Amino acid sequence: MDPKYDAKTVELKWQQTFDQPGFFKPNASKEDPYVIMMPPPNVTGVLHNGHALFVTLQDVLMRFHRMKGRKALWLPGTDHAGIATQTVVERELAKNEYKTRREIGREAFVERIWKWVKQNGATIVTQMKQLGASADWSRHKFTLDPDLSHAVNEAFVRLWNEGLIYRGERLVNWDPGTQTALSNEEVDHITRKGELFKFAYKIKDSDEQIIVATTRPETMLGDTAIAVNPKDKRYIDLIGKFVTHPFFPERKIQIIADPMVDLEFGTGAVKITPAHDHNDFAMGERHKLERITIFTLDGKINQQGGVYQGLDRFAARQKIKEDLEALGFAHGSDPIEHNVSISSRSGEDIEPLLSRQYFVSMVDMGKQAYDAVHNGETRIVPASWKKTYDHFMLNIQDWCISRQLWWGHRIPVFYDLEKLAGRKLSDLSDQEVRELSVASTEDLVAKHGAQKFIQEKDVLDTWFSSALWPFSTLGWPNQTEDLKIFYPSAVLETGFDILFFWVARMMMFGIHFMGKPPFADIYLHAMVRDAHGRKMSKSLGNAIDPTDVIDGITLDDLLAKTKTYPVPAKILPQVLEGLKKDYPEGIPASGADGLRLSLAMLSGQGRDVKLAIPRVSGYRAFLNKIWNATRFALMRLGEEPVLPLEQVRTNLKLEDKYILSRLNQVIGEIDKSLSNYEFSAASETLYQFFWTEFCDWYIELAKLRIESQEVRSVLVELLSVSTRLLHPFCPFVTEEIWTNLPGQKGYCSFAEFPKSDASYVDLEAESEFKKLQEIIVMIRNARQESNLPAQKKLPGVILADTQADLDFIAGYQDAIRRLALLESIELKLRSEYTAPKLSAINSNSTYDTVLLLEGLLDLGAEKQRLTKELEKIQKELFGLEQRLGNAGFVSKAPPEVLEQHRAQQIDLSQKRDRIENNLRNL
RNA sequence: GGUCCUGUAACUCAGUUGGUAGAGUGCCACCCUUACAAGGUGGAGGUCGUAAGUUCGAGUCUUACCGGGACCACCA
Repeated sequence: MDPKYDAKTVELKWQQTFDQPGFFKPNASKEDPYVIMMPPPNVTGVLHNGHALFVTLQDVLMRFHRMKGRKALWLPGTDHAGIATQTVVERELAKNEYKTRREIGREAFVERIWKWVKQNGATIVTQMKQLGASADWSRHKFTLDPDLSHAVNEAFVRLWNEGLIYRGERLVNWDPGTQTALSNEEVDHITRKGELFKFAYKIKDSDEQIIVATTRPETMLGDTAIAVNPKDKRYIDLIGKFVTHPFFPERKIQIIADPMVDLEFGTGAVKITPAHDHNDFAMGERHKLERITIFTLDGKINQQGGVYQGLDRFAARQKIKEDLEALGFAHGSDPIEHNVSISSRSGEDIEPLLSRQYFVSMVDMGKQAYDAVHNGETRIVPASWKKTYDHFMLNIQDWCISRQLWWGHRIPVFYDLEKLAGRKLSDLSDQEVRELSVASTEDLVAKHGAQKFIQEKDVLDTWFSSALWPFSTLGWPNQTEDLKIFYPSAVLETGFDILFFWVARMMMFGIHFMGKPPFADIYLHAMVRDAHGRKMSKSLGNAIDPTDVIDGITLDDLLAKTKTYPVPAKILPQVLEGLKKDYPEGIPASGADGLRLSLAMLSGQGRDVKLAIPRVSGYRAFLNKIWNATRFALMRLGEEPVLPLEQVRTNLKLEDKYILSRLNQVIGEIDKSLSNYEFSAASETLYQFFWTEFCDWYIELAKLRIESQEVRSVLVELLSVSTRLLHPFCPFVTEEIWTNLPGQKGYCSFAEFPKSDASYVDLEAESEFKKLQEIIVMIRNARQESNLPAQKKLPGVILADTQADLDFIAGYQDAIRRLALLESIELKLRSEYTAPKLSAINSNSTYDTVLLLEGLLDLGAEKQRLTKELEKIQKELFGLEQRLGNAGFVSKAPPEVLEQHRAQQIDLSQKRDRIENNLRNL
C-alpha cells in the first residue's frame, strides 16, 4: 500500500471495478430480498448535498444488507421532471436562439428536450457513481422510458375507467409564469407586506354606500356579490339590496349574508369574486353566484375587464385604485401583512383561475394509505412524522394531475373526431368528454390516424409517474418475475420534504394497484444545512457543492465560485466575509469516502444535518488513521502465514482478550444500530473503537509482542472485521485495504458482514485491562502535570496493599514501561515502602504510582497538583456522602445502585487518604 | 389557529428503560517515539434555555414560559 493515503487514487481505481456492468446485480441464487427503490433525481440535476445524503444512507443500507447475504437490489433511475426540465430548455432556447417554445412548435421543442436530456442526463448518474452508489445500474430507469410510459398510461386508463380520474371545472392554482395548473402541493405560502385597500360600492337607488376592504382591488372587475356577517348590526338593513358596480353599472351585485365573514376584519364587508378566490368560490357555490373570469392565462385582464383589458394584473391594480380614487370611491388603505400563494416553480403569484383539468379522487386512497401506516403494515421512522402523514391523508383533496406543458406523459385520452363533429374541446362539458372520448394505453392517433382521433393536449404531473415508481420499474403492468420477487421494497429512504409529493402518492397508488403498500419502512432523513443551520441555497451564497468537499477547494476559488451564484449584490460582501470566516483554509479534499462517512456521522434521526467542515476534516483524518493502521500491520506481519484466530486462542494474553471482547460487542452494537437506521450511532461506535481502543491501546501494546503468532492473528482478525464493518460507510478505502489483507479473497463489497461471537466477550478481561490502563494514565499524568521532561525515561515504583495486586502488575511491566516511558519499575507493598520526598505520586483506589525524580521535581508544582486532585475527590465524595446519608435514598434506591454508591465511597475515600498521605510526605 | 422538531463545553453534536454528563473540532502545554504531524501524550472548559412539579434522585418524565426552526390551515 502507498505510504500516503490518497483518496482520489483509491477512489478512481475502485470506481472502475464498481462500474463493471452488473457488478451490483442482485445475486440470483439467494432469496430473502432487500430492495430499495432509489428516489429518481431530476434528469437535469447536478449533484447537491441532498443527493449526497440519500446516496450515502441508502448505500450504507444496501451494502450492509448485501453483506449480510440478502438478495439486494438497489434500483436507480432518473425523473423527467416536467416543469423543471421544460423550463431549463426553454431558457436555453431563449438565450441561444431568441425563440419561444411556441415559435418552434410542440414537436420540435420536445425533440430539443430529448436532445438536451441525452446530452446532460448522465451527469447526475456519473456523480452518484463517484459517490460509490452500489446500485444495479443495468436496471436504470427513466420515467419517460417506453415501458414506464406504458405503465403510466395503464394506470391512467384504469383509474379513468374506475371513475377515479375525472375531468372537471374547478378553481385551480394557476401559475401565470409557467402557464400551467399546479397541484396544491406545488404552491408555497409566504408572508408579504401589502395594503388593505378600502373602497365603496353605492347601494342601488339609495344614497347609502358600503365600504369593502381588499388586498386585490383589481379583482373587483369580477365581483358578483358583497358579503357581510348575518349578525353584523351595521349592515343588517342592507342585506338583500343591490349595489352598483362603478365600471359595469348593469351588473347585478347583491349584498348577501354569510357566517364565514369575519366581523372584526377590515370593514366587515367583503367583495366576492367567485372566479378568482378559493373562499369566494365556495361562497359562490352556496349562494349560486355568477362567476366572471377576468384574467387571461398569462395574468392579464381579459375582455371582461372593459377598458382595463390587456393590462397586467399588477398594473391593473394600480390603475383601478387611481380610478376609484378619482371617482371618489376610495377610502384609504391600511398596511397589512398577509400570506400570498406563490408558485414553487416560477416564483410568481398564483392566480386562482377557473379551469377544466383532470383530477384524481383521493379520499378513499388516502384513507387506505392512512390505514396501512396506522395498522403497522408500513412503519414511519422517525415516528414523529406519523402525525403529519396522518393529517395529510385524512384531509386530502383531489389531485390536479393535468399540466399545460409539453414535456411529460401526454394524457392518454383520445377524442373521436367524427363524434366531435367540429366542436372545440374546450367547449365540451365534463359529461361530453366522457361520451366522446376514449382512454387508451394505445396511441390511437398512430393507429387510426389523425383524421379519426386527436389526443388530449395536456401532460401529466411528474409525480403521477413517480407515484408508480416502486412497481413500474419492475415491469408492471406485466406480472413479471421481478415484480413477484422485489415488490414490496424494504424501505423508502428519502427526505421529509417530499412526504406529500411522492411518499404519500406511492403509498396510495401502491395499495391501489398492487394491493399492498410499496415498502415496509419509510425512513425520512433531514435536510442538509450549512454549518450554522441555515438552509443551503445559491442565492444565499452558502451552498456547499459536495464535489468541493470531495476534491477540496481553496478559499479563493470558493469565493470566486460564490460570486457566480445569484447572490443579491447588497449582501454579497457580507456573504464573502462569512465564507472567509467559515473556511479560512478553504475546504480540504475529503474524498467520496470522507464525505460519506461525515454525512453518516452527522445524520442523527430527526435532526438536520449541519455540514460542519471541521468535523468533516476530523473524519477524513480517521480514514488516514485506518490506512496507516493497516500499513503498520502489513509491514510487521512479514511473509509467514497468519494462523486462524481459533488456533492461537489458548495463548491469548490479556490485551488480546480485551480487544477481541470489545470487538465482538462492537459488532453487535453496529448491527443493531444499522438495523434501526441509526447511522450516526453506528459510525460513531466504529470510530471510537477503531481509533481509541484498537489503535491507541491495542496496537501500542501489540508492538511489544509483534512477532508472536497470537498478535499476528489478532491483528489480522481486527483488521478484517473492522474493514468489513467500515465498508458500508466508506466503500473505496475499505475495498483497497481488503485486497491487501492476508488471506482475503474476492471483494469486500460481497464479503460477509461480521457476526458477533459471544464466546469472545470477556468482561473480566475488560475490567482487568482497565486496571492496566489506569496505571499507565496515572503515570503519564504525573509526568506531564509535574512538568517533567517528556522524553526522559524515569524510574518508577508501583505500590499496592496486597501481593495479589502486585502480582497482577508483574505480568505487564514491559507494557507499562513502554506506554508510560519508564526506565524501570519496582513493585512494593505499601507497608514496606516509603516514597522519597522527591517523587511524583498518583493514586487510585488500589495502586500508587511513584515517579522517582532526584533533582527533577518542582516541589511547589507537585504540591499544587496533588491539592487540586484532592479537592476534586473531596467534592465527589461529599456528594456521595450526602446521598448515602439520605434516609430516603437508602431505603428506596434499588440495592445495586446503593451497592455501587457504597463501593465508590470506599474507593474514593481510600484514594483521598493516599493523596493526603502523599501531600504530607512532600 | 393546528402539528412537529429543537435549545447540553467556544463551535457541531452524542447521551438507549430517571442513578449525577461524553465525542469531534477548536484552545493550552509538551513531544518529529521507527503505521500515521491528516500523528502522540496530558490538560483546561458545562448552574444540560428558564421556572415549578413528580421522585430518595431529573440532561432524561410532567406543566408553564422564553428562544430557534419546519410543515399544514387561514386571513377579504
